[in-house]
Amino acid sequence: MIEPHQDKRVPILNKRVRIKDIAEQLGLSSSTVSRALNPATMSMISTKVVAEVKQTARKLGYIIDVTAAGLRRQKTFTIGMVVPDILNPVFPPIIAGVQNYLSDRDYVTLVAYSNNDQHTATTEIRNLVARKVDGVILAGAFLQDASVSFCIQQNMPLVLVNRSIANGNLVHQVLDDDSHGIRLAIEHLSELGHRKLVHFAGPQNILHGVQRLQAFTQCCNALGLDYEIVEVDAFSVDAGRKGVQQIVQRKLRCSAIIAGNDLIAVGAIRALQELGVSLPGDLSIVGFNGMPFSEMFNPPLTTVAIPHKNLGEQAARLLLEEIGNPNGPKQKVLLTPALLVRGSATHAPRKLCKIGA
Amino acid sequence: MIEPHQDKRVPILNKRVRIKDIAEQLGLSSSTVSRALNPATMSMISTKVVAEVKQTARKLGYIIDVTAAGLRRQKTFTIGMVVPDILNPVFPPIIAGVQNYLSDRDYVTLVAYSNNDQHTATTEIRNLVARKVDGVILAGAFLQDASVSFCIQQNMPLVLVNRSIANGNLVHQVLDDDSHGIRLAIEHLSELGHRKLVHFAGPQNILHGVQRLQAFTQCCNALGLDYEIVEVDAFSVDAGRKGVQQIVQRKLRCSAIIAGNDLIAVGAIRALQELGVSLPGDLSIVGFNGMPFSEMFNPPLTTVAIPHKNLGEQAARLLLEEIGNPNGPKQKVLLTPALLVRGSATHAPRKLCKIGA
DNA sequence: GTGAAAGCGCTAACAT
DNA sequence: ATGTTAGCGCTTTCAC
Repeated sequence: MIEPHQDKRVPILNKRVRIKDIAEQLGLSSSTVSRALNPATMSMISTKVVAEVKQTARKLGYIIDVTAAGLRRQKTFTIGMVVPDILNPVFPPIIAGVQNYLSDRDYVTLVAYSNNDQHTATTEIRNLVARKVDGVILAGAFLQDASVSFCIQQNMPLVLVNRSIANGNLVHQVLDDDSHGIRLAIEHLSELGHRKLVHFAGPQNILHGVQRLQAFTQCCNALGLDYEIVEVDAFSVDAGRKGVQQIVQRKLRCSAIIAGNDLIAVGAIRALQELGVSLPGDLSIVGFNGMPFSEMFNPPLTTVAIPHKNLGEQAARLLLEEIGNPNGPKQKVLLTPALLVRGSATHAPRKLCKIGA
Repeated sequence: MIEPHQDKRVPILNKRVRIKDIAEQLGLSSSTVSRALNPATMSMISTKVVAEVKQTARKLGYIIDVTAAGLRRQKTFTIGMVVPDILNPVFPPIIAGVQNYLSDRDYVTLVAYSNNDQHTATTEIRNLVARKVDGVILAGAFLQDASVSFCIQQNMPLVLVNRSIANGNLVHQVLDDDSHGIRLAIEHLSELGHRKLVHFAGPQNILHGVQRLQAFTQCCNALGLDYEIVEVDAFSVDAGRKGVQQIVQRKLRCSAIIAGNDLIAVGAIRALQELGVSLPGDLSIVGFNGMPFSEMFNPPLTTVAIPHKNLGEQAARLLLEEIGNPNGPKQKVLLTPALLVRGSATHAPRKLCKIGA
């Protein structure tokens, strides 16, 4: 038999099933169906009807339109998260922590990337507001941060995670204890006999930068250690390379470097090895963050590990608290880092290493 | 002067500004304001009014409610992306590519994580459908994949990236050329004098697993190389360790291993080094993916790099095409990998390495 | 326990 | 070029 109308293929009119469709099929009103489908209101409806509605909903393949519900309820069960850079390995675990926590509670997370730029961050937050997110988690605040002010001004529930602003009292904060982390690193180096340390200090417009630097100087002073500061312009591999250039140019001598973070450490390690410095024989180096696979490095990176996933979970928890009770006190959660003793820091050599030509 | 009413702080009633507010302030209708604000329709409105509207909108701090607009237009300018695991380093660059491409075109990306589980993936896709996303990008399809069928049945524009299903003709696909990648690896090893290779083959319910395995056997046969297959149960570090256990148990001999991916390679390297095998002196190893920082490893990982970010960009491009023209032909984009020659593969040793006790 | 009706904020026919 | 009106799909008074 010849197929008739072969080219008149009707496109499947996939109009989505709505509450109204279920109601009509069952001879009920939309309200009843809505109530039957919503766990919070289904107790108002007879169990028999609830069962019927659920069954028909399943049969018809009903999927709620959350945007419509959100429009009516003025709550979307969506939260927004702004992250400076997804390629920086510290952020994926933070995101994972947030999402884990929230998805268990039927929230969805909208993640936006700010490319380490405040202006972009504000734009992204506007995008999130436009999508009526119920709250925002910001993972990359600067000490002075317009996007934070914007959230506050918008009355948008906000939690700062990982980094905070200069005066964080007005917002929830979930941070690692940078001072403690730096102290662990310095004490470790001190025990290994190091007496002259260099800190590759990250950008001073970011809390990590100032906190780690401040802890470094304080702790060195407290232990009577000699030190120098090398300021670098980013928490990046490239910045680490540039830090080594500075060491060379300034003819700095030391037996150990504490990098502002692991990425800086990576850049420093590469640059140093290219200069023929033997690590850790000539020079010890300690990173910060405990980035994944850094135990595979050559040498395996000794670094201060931050519980990033937990950071994310705590941030999500605080945000839901804030959404539930916007006038509660703002909290500051401090998570404790731990030193991962591996191979990149060892006993101080007899003589301070001379770096470069 | 004493502050009056200090504790009677009135909470800022932050009712959001709507189009109606702008309209009333200007004595216009909502439609006019809506049209003036929308680039696609502002040509219908006098430039003078457009300017006034824009200025007032800015003054009042108007931010569009995209959910309301979406409800009306049946288009949300949101796309959904499902990723198996954010902690696997291949996915962040894919996500970055997607987001880069889409955010330039005023789309927002909702990323969900499936935890490498099909059932979770389908649940997450339902969540995305409930949020009325305009399309879906799936980065972790299985050969047989219920979530893909679900999308097709829902008439949801869909692009598969990174992994595909067994019969991918019905959907857009953006993949790397695994055969080519494997061939590069094997030719490299062959040139280094290796004659007996082992492949740590990833799960055979995932396209990468079968494609890489198939290419491996074909290519070894074509070059007259001896080989063995070690099947591992995941693309993970732990699976790599287990692969080495298999080698030991099965008393396999070889001079080089091609790992199903870099994570497997990492696990293998660790296990081998713990067994006292010298890499690459006793045994060469090649990874797959070109994961970040693998050049820092000890030894630096020789691996087949995939342009993951580009993968993401292409997927996003295809998805927007599909959304614009749902009845166009389904495309398959194949991106070419490149061998990163580093230190983990070197000349074959005289004698095949005996691994383990 | 259930239904009718209104409305969330927006856009798009259909006027004029 | 601008206004009027209806309606996207849902929830929620308010009725009964």
